[in-house]
Amino acid sequence: MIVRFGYVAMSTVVKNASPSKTMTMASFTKLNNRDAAIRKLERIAAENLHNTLRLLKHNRAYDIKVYRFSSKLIPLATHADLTDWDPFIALKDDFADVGKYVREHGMRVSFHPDHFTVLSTPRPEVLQNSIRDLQHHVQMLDAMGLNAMAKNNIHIGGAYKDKQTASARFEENFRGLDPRIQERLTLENDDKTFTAQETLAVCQNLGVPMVLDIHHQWVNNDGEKPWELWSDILKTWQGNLAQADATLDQPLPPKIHVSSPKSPTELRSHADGVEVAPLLAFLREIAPYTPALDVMIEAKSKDTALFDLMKDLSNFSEEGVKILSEASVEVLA
DNA sequence: ACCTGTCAAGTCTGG
DNA sequence: CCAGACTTGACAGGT
Repeated sequence: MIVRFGYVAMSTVVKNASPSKTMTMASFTKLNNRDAAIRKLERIAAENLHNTLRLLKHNRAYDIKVYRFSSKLIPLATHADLTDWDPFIALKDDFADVGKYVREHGMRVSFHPDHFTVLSTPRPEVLQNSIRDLQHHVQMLDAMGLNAMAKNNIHIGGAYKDKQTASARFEENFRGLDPRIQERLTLENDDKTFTAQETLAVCQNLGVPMVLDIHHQWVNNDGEKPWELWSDILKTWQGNLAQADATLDQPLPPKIHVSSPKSPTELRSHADGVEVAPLLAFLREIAPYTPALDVMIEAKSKDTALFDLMKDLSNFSEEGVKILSEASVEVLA
C-alpha cells in the first residue's frame, strides 16, 4: 500500500507565508472609499494565493502531494454586505496559476469548509448560507481549473436532539444541491455527533466518498475498531461521484485524517504532532486490500508534524515500512 | 516586540 | 431567551 502524507493550509517551516490573511468587516467599513476597500480585499486575496503557490512549491520540494487549501483565501468573500462584489474577475490569473501548478505536479488538493456549513440544519437561512459557502468553494476550484477530483470535505452537522431526522434532512438537502456541488463533496465523521458508522450510512445512501478521521473515530464511535469499517468505506470511493466526471483519468485514492490528542484530559484537542503507533496499527490492518491511501495530518505543527512522523516511520523499516520519499511510504501487506 | 480582546458565519449546554 | 464554550489564525488596538 502506497501512503502519501499531507498537511493543512499553512507551514511552520516556510515563514511569512500565510494563505489566510484577512480583513474584518469593521475595518472594511471604516474605509470611506468602498472601491478602494474592495481593491484592498483583492490585494489581500492575491497575497493569499501567492503564498499558497509558495507553499505548493515548498511541498513540491519535499514530495508532499496532499494539501488542503485555506478556506479563507478571499476575505469576506461570502459576506452578506458584499454580494455585488465578484472577486474572481480580478483574481482570475492568481487562481489559474495555483491550479496550473497543482495539475503539473499531480497534487491532490481539497478544501474543508468550516463548521458554519451545515446541511443538516432545519433553518432555511442557515441552509442558504451553507449552499452559498459551498458554491464559493466550488467556484474557487473551478477558477483553478481543477476537476472533480478536488473535493470539498464537510461534516454532517448538528443533531438537534434527533440524529435520525437530522441525517435524513442532510440527505434531502444534499439531493437538492447543484450536481457541481454534489460531485465535489466528501463527508467526514466528527468527534462529537455523527460517528463513523452513521456517517458511512449517509455516504452509502448518497454515493458520496467518506473521509475517515481516525482520531474522531477514536473519541466518538459505536464500539467498533476503525479498520472494521474500512472495506465499506473503501467502497464509497469506488464507482460513485468520485469517478462520475468523465475527465477523471485515474481513480482517486481514499483519504483519511489523522491527529493525536493534546493531553489525557483534552482528548479531542489536537496535539503538536502525530503519534506513530495507532496510525501504523491502522495502516497495517488495511494494507492487504488497499492499494493506495492519502493521509491528511491535522496537527498544530503542520508540515513539521509530517516530517517528524516520517522520521518515526523510518524506525519501522525492518518491519514492513518502506520509505519512498520525504512524504510517502509503502506499507507492506 | 508583545499582549489581549475580537472576529461573519452554527450548535449545544446550562442558566 | 440568552450567554458562554467550542476552536482557530489573524486582526486591531493597546502598551
